[in-house]
Amino acid sequence: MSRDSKLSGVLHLLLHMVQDRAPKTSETLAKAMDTNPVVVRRLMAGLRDHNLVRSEKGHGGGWTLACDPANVTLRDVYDALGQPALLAIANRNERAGCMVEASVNTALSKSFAEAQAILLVRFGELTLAMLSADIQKRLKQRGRLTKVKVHG
Amino acid sequence: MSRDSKLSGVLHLLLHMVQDRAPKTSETLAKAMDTNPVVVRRLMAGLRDHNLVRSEKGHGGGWTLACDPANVTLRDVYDALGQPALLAIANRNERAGCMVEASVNTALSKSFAEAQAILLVRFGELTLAMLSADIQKRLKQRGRLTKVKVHG
DNA sequence: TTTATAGTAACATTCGAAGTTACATGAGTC
DNA sequence: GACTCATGTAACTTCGAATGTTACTATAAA
Repeated sequence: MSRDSKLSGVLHLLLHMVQDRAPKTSETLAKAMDTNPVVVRRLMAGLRDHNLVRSEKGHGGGWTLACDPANVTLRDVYDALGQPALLAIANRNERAGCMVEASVNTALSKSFAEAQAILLVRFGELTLAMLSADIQKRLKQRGRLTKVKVHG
Repeated sequence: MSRDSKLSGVLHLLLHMVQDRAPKTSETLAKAMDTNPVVVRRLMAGLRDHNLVRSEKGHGGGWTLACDPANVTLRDVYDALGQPALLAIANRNERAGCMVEASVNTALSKSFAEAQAILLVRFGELTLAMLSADIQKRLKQRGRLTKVKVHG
């Protein structure tokens, strides 16, 4: 469990919720993600604070979407998760006064910043609605393939 | 110690070696990097296998540059380190047949690939000689500032 | 009152990067 | 040849982050 997969995981949950708007319990969502209900609640907590989802306690409660999928980008979701680190590599701590380290770190930092910026831009271009449409397309595609298989 | 700083660390070492071509022991290099000689040997092992540096055992031995700094890019160094992961975030493992997960992962993977590609391109544009020149500039700059300070 | 749900703190697990120890190997020096 | 200085490397330790788990509280509906 090294790489952070919170974004991937929480998008999975959100899109299941877009596909079916009935309230979902943490238990149900956990099963879809093959994990623990507490993990789900932790992931969703940030989204709730950013008004992307709502939660209801008690009987018949659960999680519901609180946003328009067409207006929410992956960038919004990423922000709601608390902007976890994007890059796995980083500079060593500078030793004060070492020009070599300063030079190396400056050069690397520029590349790092550029890569991060690209990621954030791409995230900002993708909405939940776009992904949802893609899912629909895939489902239709699979249906067609299944028929072909059955008929062939 | 979470983020990988091997590249930053090993560049630090290489550039010290560019600045002063006499053989350096792991002990000496470790001090420059504020770490342990064994860590240095581990970092340098990959570079040696890629013919970027040479090592000599025994009395008077140590590490020497085995390449032309003008012809070696950060990309070469990165490759010699074994191409450690660049991104800190990743997809969750796909559950076979879940179109939602498939769609999310595809979308994210495209952005991930683009960010990684940018990093590698930037690495490929920077040579050790360029960084070395930058260090020289910084050293001169510092000298000038020191003088001003002394005289002012 | 019981049951179903989220909220959350505390703890456990797992993994990878980095640091450390211990010892083997090889190359000069005396 | 014995000694010393170096790298080579396996094995272990330490540390932090992501994730998973347990246990409990609070709340809402039946």
